[in-house]
Amino acid sequence: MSQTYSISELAKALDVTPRAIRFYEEQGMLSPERRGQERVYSSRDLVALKLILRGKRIGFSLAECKELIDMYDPTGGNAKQLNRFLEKITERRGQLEQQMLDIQQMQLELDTAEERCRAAMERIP
Amino acid sequence: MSQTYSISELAKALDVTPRAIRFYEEQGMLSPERRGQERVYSSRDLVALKLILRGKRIGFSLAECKELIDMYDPTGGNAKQLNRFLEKITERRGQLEQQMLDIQQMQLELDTAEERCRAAMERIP
DNA sequence: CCTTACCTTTACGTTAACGTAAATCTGGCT
DNA sequence: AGCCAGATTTACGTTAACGTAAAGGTAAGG
Repeated sequence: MSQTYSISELAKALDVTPRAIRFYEEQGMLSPERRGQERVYSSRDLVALKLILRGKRIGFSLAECKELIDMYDPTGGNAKQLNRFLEKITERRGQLEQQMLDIQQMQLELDTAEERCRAAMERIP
Repeated sequence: MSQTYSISELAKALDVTPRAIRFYEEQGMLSPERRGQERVYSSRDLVALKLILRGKRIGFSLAECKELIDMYDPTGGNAKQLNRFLEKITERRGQLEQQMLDIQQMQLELDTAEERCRAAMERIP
């Protein structure tokens, strides 16, 4: 049988609060098992949570993260929904491309910022 | 003399609302001239605003964007502040690197999502 | 002079994404 | 049995980033 986690284990492992994890579940992004009252998380949940955090790091809203999670298992979607998925995928690809460009531009700006900073230090010493 | 813009011109050009632009000023990220009562934006403001929007697209908070803007002209900082700037620059570089990795990972996930989606469509036809 | 089209300030409202606190319930240890 | 650590639900609080609405100033056109 595969790995399972308590909420605090999962929280510690990925450095989030239990509250946040419960909140993500409330938003329909996680659906852990229950052993009595307690939540039991599988490696599938772990993956989903990682995806959420990764999304957040690049500025995705939770709603956007949820979209991605929902697309993770498209079995049980009709043709129309599947096409909708493909559209969304294409759209997201475009956004990611733009973000790449933005990051590269930011890196260039950091370069010039650093240069100016060092130049300013020359004039003080 | 160089280009200037009214608030609505600037807003239209960069596709933001005047309200947002005023808000950014309130937060100390823009400081347009005034012609009487009216705000007059220079190309410098245009650049700053572009930086803000670029930052937002990759998930920066306005406070983070402000940091970048403040570092844009380090003349008039003492040695301590300048060192602080250099630290922040290094830190941001790290974040940008991480974001790059996150984006690449997302792209891979979109790839598999698309595949599964197409596979699911095969089974429906 | 009146309207129209912008501009302004001020102030309150809204949404997302949790934080925080209180009350309760459990399993295991001593 | 009693206690503690960690789990749960419920509910209210908080912050960021604006949106929205009201009330008013101003310059150009008819």
